[in-house]
Amino acid sequence: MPELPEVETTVRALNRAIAGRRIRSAWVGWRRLFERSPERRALPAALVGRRIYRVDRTGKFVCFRFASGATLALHQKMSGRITIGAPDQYARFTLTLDDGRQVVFSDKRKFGRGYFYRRAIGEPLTGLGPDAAALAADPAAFGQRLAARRGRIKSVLLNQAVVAGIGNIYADEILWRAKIHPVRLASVLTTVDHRRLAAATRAVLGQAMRRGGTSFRDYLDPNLRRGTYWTVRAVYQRAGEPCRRCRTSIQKATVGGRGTHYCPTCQRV
DNA sequence: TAAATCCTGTCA
DNA sequence: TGACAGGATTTA
Repeated sequence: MPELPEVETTVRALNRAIAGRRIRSAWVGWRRLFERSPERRALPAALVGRRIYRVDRTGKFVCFRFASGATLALHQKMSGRITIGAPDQYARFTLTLDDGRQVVFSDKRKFGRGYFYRRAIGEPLTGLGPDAAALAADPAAFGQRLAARRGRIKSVLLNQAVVAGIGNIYADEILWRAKIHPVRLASVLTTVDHRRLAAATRAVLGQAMRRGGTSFRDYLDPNLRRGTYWTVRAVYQRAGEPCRRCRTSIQKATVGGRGTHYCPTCQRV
Protein backbone atom coordinates (compact mmCIF):
# COMPACT_ATOMS: atom_id res chain seq x y z
CA MET A 1 0.00 0.00 0.00
CA PRO A 2 2.15 2.87 1.10
CA GLU A 3 4.94 4.12 -1.12
CA LEU A 4 7.71 6.54 -0.28
CA PRO A 5 5.51 9.60 0.39
CA GLU A 6 3.13 7.67 2.64
CA VAL A 7 5.96 5.97 4.53
CA GLU A 8 7.79 9.28 4.91
CA THR A 9 4.62 10.88 6.26
CA THR A 10 4.21 7.97 8.64
CA VAL A 11 7.74 8.04 10.04
CA ARG A 12 7.76 11.80 10.50
CA ALA A 13 4.55 11.61 12.51
CA LEU A 14 5.75 8.60 14.49
CA ASN A 15 9.08 10.19 15.25
CA ARG A 16 7.40 13.37 16.48
CA ALA A 17 5.00 11.37 18.60
CA ILE A 18 7.10 8.64 20.18
CA ALA A 19 10.85 9.36 19.94
CA GLY A 20 12.34 8.91 23.39
CA ARG A 21 9.62 6.60 24.67
CA ARG A 22 10.39 3.20 26.14
CA ILE A 23 8.53 0.00 25.19
CA ARG A 24 6.63 -1.32 28.18
CA SER A 25 5.18 -4.36 26.43
CA ALA A 26 4.78 -5.83 22.97
CA TRP A 27 2.17 -8.13 21.48
CA VAL A 28 2.25 -10.25 18.33
CA GLY A 29 -1.24 -11.32 17.27
CA TRP A 30 -0.18 -13.04 14.08
CA ARG A 31 3.04 -15.07 14.26
CA ARG A 32 3.75 -15.03 10.55
CA LEU A 33 4.35 -11.29 10.71
CA PHE A 34 7.89 -12.07 11.89
CA GLU A 35 8.32 -15.42 10.11
CA ARG A 36 11.34 -14.20 8.13
CA SER A 37 12.87 -12.12 10.87
CA PRO A 38 16.17 -12.73 12.61
CA GLU A 39 15.62 -13.33 16.34
CA ARG A 40 12.00 -14.29 15.70
CA ARG A 41 11.97 -16.77 18.58
CA ALA A 42 12.98 -14.00 20.97
CA LEU A 43 10.08 -11.80 19.91
CA PRO A 44 8.23 -9.94 21.13
CA ALA A 45 10.06 -10.12 24.48
CA ALA A 46 13.31 -8.83 22.95
CA LEU A 47 11.62 -5.48 22.34
CA VAL A 48 10.47 -4.89 25.90
CA GLY A 49 12.37 -2.25 27.84
CA ARG A 50 14.05 -0.75 24.79
CA ARG A 51 13.99 2.98 24.24
CA ILE A 52 12.99 4.21 20.77
CA TYR A 53 15.39 7.01 20.05
CA ARG A 54 14.22 7.64 16.48
CA VAL A 55 11.78 6.45 13.81
CA ASP A 56 12.92 6.72 10.22
CA ARG A 57 12.61 5.02 6.87
CA THR A 58 14.66 2.78 4.57
CA GLY A 59 12.84 2.55 1.26
CA LYS A 60 9.31 1.55 2.24
CA PHE A 61 10.39 0.04 5.57
CA VAL A 62 9.44 1.90 8.74
CA CYS A 63 12.40 1.58 11.12
CA PHE A 64 12.30 1.98 14.90
CA ARG A 65 15.86 2.62 16.08
CA PHE A 66 17.13 1.47 19.48
CA ALA A 67 20.43 1.73 21.30
CA SER A 68 23.43 -0.44 20.25
CA GLY A 69 22.31 -0.56 16.64
CA ALA A 70 19.13 -2.57 17.19
CA THR A 71 16.32 -1.94 14.70
CA LEU A 72 12.73 -3.03 14.27
CA ALA A 73 11.66 -2.71 10.62
CA LEU A 74 8.04 -2.98 9.50
CA HIS A 75 6.88 -3.26 5.90
CA GLN A 76 3.23 -2.40 5.36
CA LYS A 77 2.96 -4.01 1.91
CA MET A 78 -0.54 -3.48 0.47
CA SER A 79 -2.83 -2.90 3.42
CA GLY A 80 -0.64 -2.27 6.45
CA ARG A 81 -1.25 0.74 8.62
CA ILE A 82 0.70 2.03 11.61
CA THR A 83 -1.30 4.17 13.99
CA ILE A 84 -1.13 5.49 17.52
CA GLY A 85 -4.23 4.60 19.47
CA ALA A 86 -6.46 1.64 20.10
CA PRO A 87 -6.04 -1.66 18.20
CA ASP A 88 -8.72 -2.38 15.59
CA GLN A 89 -9.97 -5.73 14.32
CA TYR A 90 -6.96 -6.04 11.97
CA ALA A 91 -4.30 -5.36 14.60
CA ARG A 92 -1.42 -7.83 14.14
CA PHE A 93 1.22 -6.27 16.35
CA THR A 94 1.27 -3.64 19.07
CA LEU A 95 3.82 -1.80 21.15
CA THR A 96 2.64 -0.35 24.42
CA LEU A 97 4.80 2.59 25.45
CA ASP A 98 5.84 3.76 28.90
CA ASP A 99 3.26 6.56 28.74
CA GLY A 100 0.48 4.08 28.05
CA ARG A 101 -0.02 4.90 24.37
CA GLN A 102 -0.06 2.10 21.82
CA VAL A 103 1.60 1.86 18.43
CA VAL A 104 -0.61 -0.46 16.38
CA PHE A 105 0.34 -2.29 13.20
CA SER A 106 -2.91 -3.24 11.46
CA ASP A 107 -2.95 -5.22 8.27
CA LYS A 108 -6.10 -6.45 6.57
CA ARG A 109 -4.42 -8.62 3.98
CA LYS A 110 -1.60 -10.02 6.13
CA PHE A 111 1.04 -9.23 3.52
CA GLY A 112 2.99 -7.05 5.93
CA ARG A 113 6.22 -8.31 7.50
CA GLY A 114 8.41 -7.32 10.40
CA TYR A 115 12.16 -7.75 11.00
CA PHE A 116 14.12 -7.30 14.18
CA TYR A 117 17.89 -6.85 14.08
CA ARG A 118 19.73 -6.93 17.39
CA ARG A 119 22.80 -5.22 15.97
CA ALA A 120 23.54 -4.80 12.28
CA ILE A 121 20.85 -4.48 9.60
CA GLY A 122 20.55 -7.42 7.21
CA GLU A 123 18.24 -8.61 4.45
CA PRO A 124 15.84 -7.57 3.15
CA LEU A 125 16.83 -3.98 3.96
CA THR A 126 20.36 -4.41 2.67
CA GLY A 127 19.08 -5.45 -0.76
CA LEU A 128 17.55 -2.07 -1.51
CA GLY A 129 18.87 0.37 -4.08
CA PRO A 130 19.41 4.06 -3.34
CA ASP A 131 16.41 5.99 -2.08
CA ALA A 132 14.31 7.45 -4.89
CA ALA A 133 14.11 10.93 -3.40
CA ALA A 134 17.90 11.17 -3.06
CA LEU A 135 18.79 9.47 -6.34
CA ALA A 136 16.51 11.76 -8.34
CA ALA A 137 18.64 14.71 -7.28
CA ASP A 138 21.39 13.29 -9.51
CA PRO A 139 19.92 12.69 -12.99
CA ALA A 140 23.11 11.14 -14.36
CA ALA A 141 23.36 8.62 -11.54
CA PHE A 142 19.64 7.90 -11.80
CA GLY A 143 19.96 7.35 -15.54
CA GLN A 144 22.96 5.11 -15.14
CA ARG A 145 21.13 2.78 -12.77
CA LEU A 146 18.10 2.57 -15.05
CA ALA A 147 20.15 2.05 -18.20
CA ALA A 148 21.87 -0.99 -16.66
CA ARG A 149 18.57 -2.87 -16.45
CA ARG A 150 16.74 -4.90 -19.01
CA GLY A 151 12.98 -4.64 -19.06
CA ARG A 152 10.31 -2.00 -19.28
CA ILE A 153 10.83 1.30 -17.53
CA LYS A 154 7.73 0.89 -15.39
CA SER A 155 8.91 -2.47 -14.04
CA VAL A 156 12.42 -1.13 -13.49
CA LEU A 157 11.07 1.80 -11.47
CA LEU A 158 9.11 -0.66 -9.31
CA ASN A 159 12.20 -2.78 -8.65
CA GLN A 160 13.33 -1.82 -5.14
CA ALA A 161 16.84 -3.14 -5.79
CA VAL A 162 17.24 -0.51 -8.52
CA VAL A 163 15.70 2.43 -6.71
CA ALA A 164 13.86 2.27 -3.39
CA GLY A 165 10.51 3.81 -2.61
CA ILE A 166 8.56 4.02 -5.85
CA GLY A 167 5.35 1.98 -6.08
CA ASN A 168 2.49 1.60 -8.50
CA ILE A 169 0.79 4.97 -8.09
CA TYR A 170 3.90 7.11 -8.31
CA ALA A 171 5.50 5.07 -11.10
CA ASP A 172 2.51 5.93 -13.29
CA GLU A 173 2.48 9.56 -12.16
CA ILE A 174 6.22 9.99 -12.74
CA LEU A 175 6.12 8.44 -16.23
CA TRP A 176 3.22 10.67 -17.25
CA ARG A 177 5.03 13.76 -16.04
CA ALA A 178 8.23 12.68 -17.83
CA LYS A 179 6.24 11.87 -21.00
CA ILE A 180 7.62 8.35 -21.20
CA HIS A 181 5.51 5.32 -22.10
CA PRO A 182 5.50 2.67 -19.36
CA VAL A 183 6.49 -0.17 -21.70
CA ARG A 184 9.51 1.58 -23.18
CA LEU A 185 12.71 -0.38 -22.50
CA ALA A 186 14.77 1.22 -19.73
CA SER A 187 17.93 0.59 -21.73
CA VAL A 188 16.88 2.84 -24.63
CA LEU A 189 16.20 5.98 -22.59
CA THR A 190 18.25 9.02 -23.63
CA THR A 191 20.06 11.55 -21.47
CA VAL A 192 17.12 13.89 -22.00
CA ASP A 193 14.76 11.17 -20.79
CA HIS A 194 16.92 10.66 -17.70
CA ARG A 195 16.75 14.37 -16.92
CA ARG A 196 12.98 14.41 -17.38
CA LEU A 197 12.55 11.28 -15.30
CA ALA A 198 14.67 12.65 -12.47
CA ALA A 199 12.82 15.96 -12.51
CA ALA A 200 9.45 14.20 -12.63
CA THR A 201 10.43 11.96 -9.73
CA ARG A 202 11.44 14.94 -7.60
CA ALA A 203 8.27 16.84 -8.50
CA VAL A 204 5.83 13.97 -7.97
CA LEU A 205 7.35 12.64 -4.76
CA GLY A 206 7.79 16.16 -3.43
CA GLN A 207 4.20 17.13 -4.10
CA ALA A 208 2.95 13.85 -2.66
CA MET A 209 4.97 14.31 0.52
CA ARG A 210 3.67 17.86 0.94
CA ARG A 211 0.17 16.44 0.60
CA GLY A 212 0.77 13.64 3.10
CA GLY A 213 0.59 10.91 0.43
CA THR A 214 -2.41 9.29 -1.22
CA SER A 215 -5.42 7.78 0.55
CA PHE A 216 -7.74 6.03 -1.81
CA ARG A 217 -8.27 2.79 0.05
CA ASP A 218 -6.49 1.86 3.25
CA TYR A 219 -3.80 4.39 3.92
CA LEU A 220 -4.01 6.65 6.97
CA ASP A 221 -1.13 8.30 8.78
CA PRO A 222 -0.38 7.49 12.45
CA ASN A 223 -2.86 10.13 13.54
CA LEU A 224 -5.55 8.66 11.26
CA ARG A 225 -5.28 11.49 8.74
CA ARG A 226 -5.71 10.99 5.01
CA GLY A 227 -3.24 12.11 2.34
CA THR A 228 -4.57 14.41 -0.39
CA TYR A 229 -2.41 13.60 -3.41
CA TRP A 230 -5.43 11.75 -4.82
CA THR A 231 -7.09 15.00 -5.83
CA VAL A 232 -4.17 16.16 -7.98
CA ARG A 233 -3.08 12.84 -9.52
CA ALA A 234 -2.69 12.87 -13.28
CA VAL A 235 -3.28 9.28 -14.37
CA TYR A 236 -3.57 6.67 -11.61
CA GLN A 237 -7.14 5.30 -11.56
CA ARG A 238 -8.21 7.93 -14.11
CA ALA A 239 -8.87 5.58 -17.05
CA GLY A 240 -11.38 7.15 -19.43
CA GLU A 241 -10.87 10.61 -17.98
CA PRO A 242 -9.14 13.36 -19.99
CA CYS A 243 -5.37 13.83 -19.83
CA ARG A 244 -4.55 16.99 -17.91
CA ARG A 245 -2.21 18.09 -20.72
CA CYS A 246 -3.92 17.11 -23.96
CA ARG A 247 -7.44 15.90 -23.06
CA THR A 248 -6.86 12.46 -24.61
CA SER A 249 -8.65 9.72 -22.69
CA ILE A 250 -6.33 8.08 -20.13
CA GLN A 251 -5.75 4.40 -20.90
CA LYS A 252 -5.33 1.46 -18.57
CA ALA A 253 -3.20 -1.61 -19.34
CA THR A 254 -1.33 -4.30 -17.46
CA VAL A 255 2.45 -3.97 -17.32
CA GLY A 256 4.50 -6.42 -15.32
CA GLY A 257 1.29 -7.68 -13.75
CA ARG A 258 0.35 -4.25 -12.39
CA GLY A 259 -2.47 -1.95 -13.43
CA THR A 260 -0.85 0.84 -15.44
CA HIS A 261 -2.35 4.17 -16.44
CA TYR A 262 -0.99 6.48 -19.11
CA CYS A 263 -1.79 8.99 -21.83
CA PRO A 264 -1.35 7.38 -25.27
CA THR A 265 -0.75 10.79 -26.83
CA CYS A 266 1.71 12.35 -24.38
CA GLN A 267 3.59 9.14 -23.62
CA ARG A 268 5.23 7.43 -26.59
CA VAL A 269 6.97 4.07 -26.65
C1' DT B 1 9.13 -11.87 -18.14
C1' DA B 2 4.76 -13.68 -16.94
C1' DA B 3 1.97 -15.97 -13.75
C1' DA B 4 1.11 -17.73 -9.33
C1' DT B 5 1.31 -16.87 -4.53
C1' DC B 6 0.67 -14.80 -0.01
C1' DC B 7 -4.38 -12.77 2.21
C1' DT B 8 -8.84 -10.23 2.81
C1' DG B 9 -12.05 -6.87 1.50
C1' DT B 10 -14.69 -4.08 -1.71
C1' DC B 11 -17.00 -2.86 -5.64
C1' DA B 12 -19.21 -3.46 -10.31
C1' DT C 1 -19.51 -13.87 -8.70
C1' DG C 2 -15.45 -12.16 -10.55
C1' DA C 3 -12.09 -8.59 -10.92
C1' DC C 4 -9.07 -5.96 -8.66
C1' DA C 5 -6.31 -3.66 -4.90
C1' DG C 6 -0.21 1.85 -2.59
C1' DG C 7 3.91 -5.08 -2.64
C1' DA C 8 7.27 -8.33 -3.46
C1' DT C 9 8.95 -13.03 -3.85
C1' DT C 10 8.88 -17.47 -5.95
C1' DT C 11 8.16 -20.47 -9.72
C1' DA C 12 7.58 -21.75 -14.49
